[in-house]
Amino acid sequence: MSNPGKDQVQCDCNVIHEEVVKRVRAKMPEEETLYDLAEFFKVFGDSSRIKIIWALFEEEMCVCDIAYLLNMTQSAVSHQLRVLKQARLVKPRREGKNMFYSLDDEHIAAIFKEGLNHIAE
Amino acid sequence: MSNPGKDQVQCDCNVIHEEVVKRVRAKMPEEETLYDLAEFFKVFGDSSRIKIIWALFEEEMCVCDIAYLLNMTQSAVSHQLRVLKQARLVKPRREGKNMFYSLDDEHIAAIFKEGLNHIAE
DNA sequence: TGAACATATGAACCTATGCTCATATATTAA
DNA sequence: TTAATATATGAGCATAGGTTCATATGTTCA
Repeated sequence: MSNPGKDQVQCDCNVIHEEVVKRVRAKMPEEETLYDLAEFFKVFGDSSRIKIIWALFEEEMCVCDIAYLLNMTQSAVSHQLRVLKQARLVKPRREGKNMFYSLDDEHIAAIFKEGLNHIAE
Repeated sequence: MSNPGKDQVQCDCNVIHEEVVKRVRAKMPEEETLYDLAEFFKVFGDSSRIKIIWALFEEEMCVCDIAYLLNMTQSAVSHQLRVLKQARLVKPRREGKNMFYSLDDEHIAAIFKEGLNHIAE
């Protein structure tokens, strides 16, 4: 019978509860899923992006409006919108020289609500 | 009548839709709330912490078990547990020489579920 | 076309952060 | 008390990430 953790080399302490580890290991999702989940939440982990998302909760806005509202440079807003766009959280719509951004995800409201519940405690 | 945005100095472009900005500004939460929300999500924005939280979904574990399960050093796990503890997401329980950690928040499951819904799309 | 304006983007800078390493603290057992 | 073990923590390092700056792209209008 092989040691189920024989490929673990970094752990520098003794295993106390082998059975617990085995049970939990069996329930862990794939590495990639956990990585993607972290990447997704990382997008919400910056107050500039949180502000942009919150603003777009109310209504569609162009880049310039967002920059003015949040007291940010046009460039900073544009860079952050790119991050949000790549995470498929906002979508752009061109109207002449303006790009209007709006939310592109129905999960955000629920996630924010749970987050607010936590920090309100 | 004063310009409602006269204190905005960083914006380097012209305001296109003054009314939109005014409406959205009226609906924005306090600066501190948005900052706290970002800080909260930042905790989820790292795959090591995501893994620890997911493991604790299954059952309470001691530091050594977690390190072994996730192939991390005891020190790295301990540092991350401190972050999670400060965010009031996990709570410790001492039993002899071991510290057992368990989840301390009922919102996490709901937040993870929404996050998984998003990345599954 | 060319000028004016809105937005996008690459490079550089600076700060934040996750890890390692060494060591401190805490508990148990001899 | 001393040794052994489990966990916590401060310092330092390396990388990631957010902003600025300069400039490119794209659109409208004369």
